Amino acid sequence: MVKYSRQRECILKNLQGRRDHPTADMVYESVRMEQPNISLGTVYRNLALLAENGQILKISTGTGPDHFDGYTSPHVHFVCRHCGKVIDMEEIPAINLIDKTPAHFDGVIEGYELQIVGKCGACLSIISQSLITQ
Amino acid sequence: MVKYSRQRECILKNLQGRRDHPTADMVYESVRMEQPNISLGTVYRNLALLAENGQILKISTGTGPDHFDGYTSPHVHFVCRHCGKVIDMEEIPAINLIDKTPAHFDGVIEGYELQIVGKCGACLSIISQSLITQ
DNA sequence: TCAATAATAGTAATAGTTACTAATATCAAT
DNA sequence: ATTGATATTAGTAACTATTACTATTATTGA
Repeated sequence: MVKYSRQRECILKNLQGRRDHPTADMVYESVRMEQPNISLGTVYRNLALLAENGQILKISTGTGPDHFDGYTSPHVHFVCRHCGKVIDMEEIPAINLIDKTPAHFDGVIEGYELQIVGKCGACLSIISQSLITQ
Repeated sequence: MVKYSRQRECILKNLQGRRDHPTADMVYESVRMEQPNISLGTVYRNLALLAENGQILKISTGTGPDHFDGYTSPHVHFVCRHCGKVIDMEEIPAINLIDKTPAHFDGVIEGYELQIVGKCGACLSIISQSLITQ
């Protein structure tokens, strides 16, 4: 049985009120403005709970910490392989895989995750800088 | 300048000779049969290098450690959200996003990663077990 | 064969996340 | 409103996966 908590509501509102893709630590720093005594463990626990409920998205980039997204409508993310930054790519339509799922599969398919990967503008200029100074 | 190493070759051969998706630790245990003195750090370093070269694939699941794949032809992975296991889904065709990339984007797009997510058969039976005993 | 330097084994350190515990907050039933 | 059951919290410790460090060894081009 899930009980209300002021902290959880604050975390959800925070994510719903922004369109970037903060890490747990960034959410923690931001929520601390309103809830100065909140602990990082509480942030992690509630982010996991909210993501399980489908109220937020958890984005694992493979580069650094996980990111979170309060905007849950289907959309595609770009992930920078160099710094792990996440950027919305609304130009790319979300695809439909439901009718393509194999008939015989030992398990249940709950959805899919599509990430466009590459290097963001900031990292590109850092990399070109370091090539010059070599 | 990249120099040859016995250890790197052994790691690459190991991955190319199997069709599962081992973690760094699993590769380490396996490669140790042939190279008993190889260190885990060497395995991590070479897996990263081989993945950068495109000779193997690195699969970040968001559940537990990264997995690696020596089979680099385009194919889709199923990832169990519960245990992190990776399973090939060859029935699902790889999609083409090249012609859908936005014209104005600050960065470079190098590719995409598509994962089907859900729960594998083993985890389903574990979960149903724990519901019974509650 | 030699010199330059890349790679290694072994170990220490780090980052990100989860687990633990006593205290506090929520909430349904009185 | 009070109570009791239990979910949640803050604070901290512990853990897992990965990376960094360093002296030694291996590779490679001259």
